Amino acid sequence: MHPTIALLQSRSLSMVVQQEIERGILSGEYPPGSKLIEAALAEKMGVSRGPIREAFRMLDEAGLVRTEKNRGVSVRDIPLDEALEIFDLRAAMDELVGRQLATHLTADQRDDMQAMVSAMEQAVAAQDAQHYHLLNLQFHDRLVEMTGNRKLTAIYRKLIKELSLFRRLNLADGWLMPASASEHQQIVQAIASGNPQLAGQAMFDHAMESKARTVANDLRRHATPSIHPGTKKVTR
Amino acid sequence: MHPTIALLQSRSLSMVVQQEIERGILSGEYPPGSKLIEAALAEKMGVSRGPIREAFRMLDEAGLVRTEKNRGVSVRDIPLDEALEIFDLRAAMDELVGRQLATHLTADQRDDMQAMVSAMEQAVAAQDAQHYHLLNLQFHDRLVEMTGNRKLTAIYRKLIKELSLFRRLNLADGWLMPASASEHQQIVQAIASGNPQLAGQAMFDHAMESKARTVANDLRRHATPSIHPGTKKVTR
DNA sequence: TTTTTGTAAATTGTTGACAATTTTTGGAAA
DNA sequence: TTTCCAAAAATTGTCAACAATTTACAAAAA
Repeated sequence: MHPTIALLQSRSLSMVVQQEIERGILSGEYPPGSKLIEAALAEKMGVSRGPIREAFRMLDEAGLVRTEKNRGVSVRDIPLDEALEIFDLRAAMDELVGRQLATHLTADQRDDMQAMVSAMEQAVAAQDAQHYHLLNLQFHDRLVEMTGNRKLTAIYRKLIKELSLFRRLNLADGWLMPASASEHQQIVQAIASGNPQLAGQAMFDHAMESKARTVANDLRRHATPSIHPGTKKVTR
Repeated sequence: MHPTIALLQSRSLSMVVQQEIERGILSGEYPPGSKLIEAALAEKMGVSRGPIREAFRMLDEAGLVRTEKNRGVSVRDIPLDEALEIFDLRAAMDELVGRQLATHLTADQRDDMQAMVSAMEQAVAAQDAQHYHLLNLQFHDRLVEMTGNRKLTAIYRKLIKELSLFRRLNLADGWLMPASASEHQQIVQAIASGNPQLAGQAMFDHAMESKARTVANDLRRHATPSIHPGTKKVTR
């Protein structure tokens, strides 16, 4: 039996199961397209199928899995065109974030932002793309959170999770680190300047640059589909 | 094949139940704050509690109900501050809609928009606030749909549903009809002009005007909580 | 009266069983 | 060999029973 389940009875089983499956999806343990089998998950987690099915309904509504009647549930694979749609939407939300922060930023928040940008510049200097990726996610998440708009924050996080299912995103985007980093510095300055229009524009442009980089990445990958050095098989 | 049969072969019970409960919530049959009891709904719909619970998880994730462990599910009551957050978010999304339509609008779409605005002006002339409200919802929904961005459309619709649970919204906003209608005409012209900046601004401003009207409405209502002339009791 | 406490009723949480459907398997026929 | 088809296995859909928890209510204590 999974340890967290026996231990935490404060949350209902379906919620614990939902978090656990979501963790597995986002970590890549259940890659996009893979099928999730109720009985297998139920046994693995030491619960009956009821809570598993309830968790499936939550994950479906959140856009992380896809349900076909009588054919089960599988991890969603985000197609390129949908990823691009999400990028456009995220850009509009980021623009709102920039505008609001420019008008309401506190000194503490300003220092937080600057510290995160510095950490990212260190990661660039160290050529640590993996760490940079994490810091980048954290940077944007914190900025959204700083607006205090909980609905905006919740939807933004949902979009980020869905985007992470766009598999072609994660790989080999090392050389765009410096460009992204300098854009972050620009963002902080624009926000700190207190000019909503400028800050919004900086956030919007950064998001659209990210979109453009993703398209370029995808086109290049599609051109040479044979090379996948670090891919590990999930057969078990 | 009978349509109902075909439906039950494509949609499982939990999805049918989810739609039915959602309809009940949005129609006001289950008002905000009211408790939803599994056994009662199960008997009413002639199914067991399993599908009901699965539908609850979907509705919870969609933000229409709230679940408390061991205490059941109740229709969510959106507080004013959250409604304002949603308005801000919707304004950013509407701005994106305006920009995209300004650059990609077809002649057919332009005619559709103009026809909807004309219908709304007729409703204003006829003092039919109820019909105007429906046309207004349809107008904005169609505009979002016209962008072709499915993710944007899906999230926009979710926000609209949540906003409809902000009960103080629906009542007695008759006198803002003319202002709202003229703004719609402005929006169509801005989009048809092909200027993304202008169209985005028109959409954004309209959304923020709507937010401001809602705040004013709420303050006035809160100041005189006793007067509710046209309100029909939901007690049954 | 007000508060507290204990018991019954109502409600939710979880499970296992059974039915319905899909997928796989192992030949039989071309 | 390849294709087709029926039986078996696997998987999902639904239900009813039971356990755990909360709520309602009435009697006892302050």
